Amino acid sequence: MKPGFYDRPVLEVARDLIGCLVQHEACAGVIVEAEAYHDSEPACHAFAGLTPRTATLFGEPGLAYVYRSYGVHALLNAVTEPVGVGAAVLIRALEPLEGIELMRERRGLEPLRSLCSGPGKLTQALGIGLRHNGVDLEHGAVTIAGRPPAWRDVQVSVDTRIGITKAVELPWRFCASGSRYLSRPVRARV
DNA sequence: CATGGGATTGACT
DNA sequence: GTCAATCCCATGC
Repeated sequence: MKPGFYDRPVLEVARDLIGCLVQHEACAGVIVEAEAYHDSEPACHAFAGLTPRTATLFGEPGLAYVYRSYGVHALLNAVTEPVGVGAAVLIRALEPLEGIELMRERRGLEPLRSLCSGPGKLTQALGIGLRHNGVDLEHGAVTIAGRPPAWRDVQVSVDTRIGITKAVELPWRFCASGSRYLSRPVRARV
């Protein structure tokens, strides 16, 4: 990504990440769904302030924040905004691109559409875990690269976030319009 | 030190 | 549609 890409308002970064490429070892996929979280609103882990758990969230933009959800799933986020601001983009769904056979082995012979159609599914499919918390998304084991040519002009739909109990009304979910690889369909469109 | 909740998924009715 | 699994860590006693 270009220098300073993550050092911007989290809503801009979340929208711009749609169509970008997530890679880990031999597996890669295109981001088709992402959500923004910011320490100014209570759905964000950083809302409670700086703790050992959320330290990465307040750290350098461009780091990966990986945390365990419901005691079971690892969720991948990209840290944004300057150091001291707790904000990140949750990667919620990918369109599988490379290493699909390996993804199927890890997830157990899934149809292509459901291989990475959820934040916990895609980390399992790509082999991403808590050990990746804090890695550099530019040069680390897990990387995010710019949009492939076919995704240069992707249309982005906006919706409310999923699976949260606070600040549910904020339209901070971004999806590639018409994608068949989303975790859930888009309700509203902008 | 004990407790409870969560940015989910998959299996079941 | 409902519901359990399962663990990190924030919070409170």
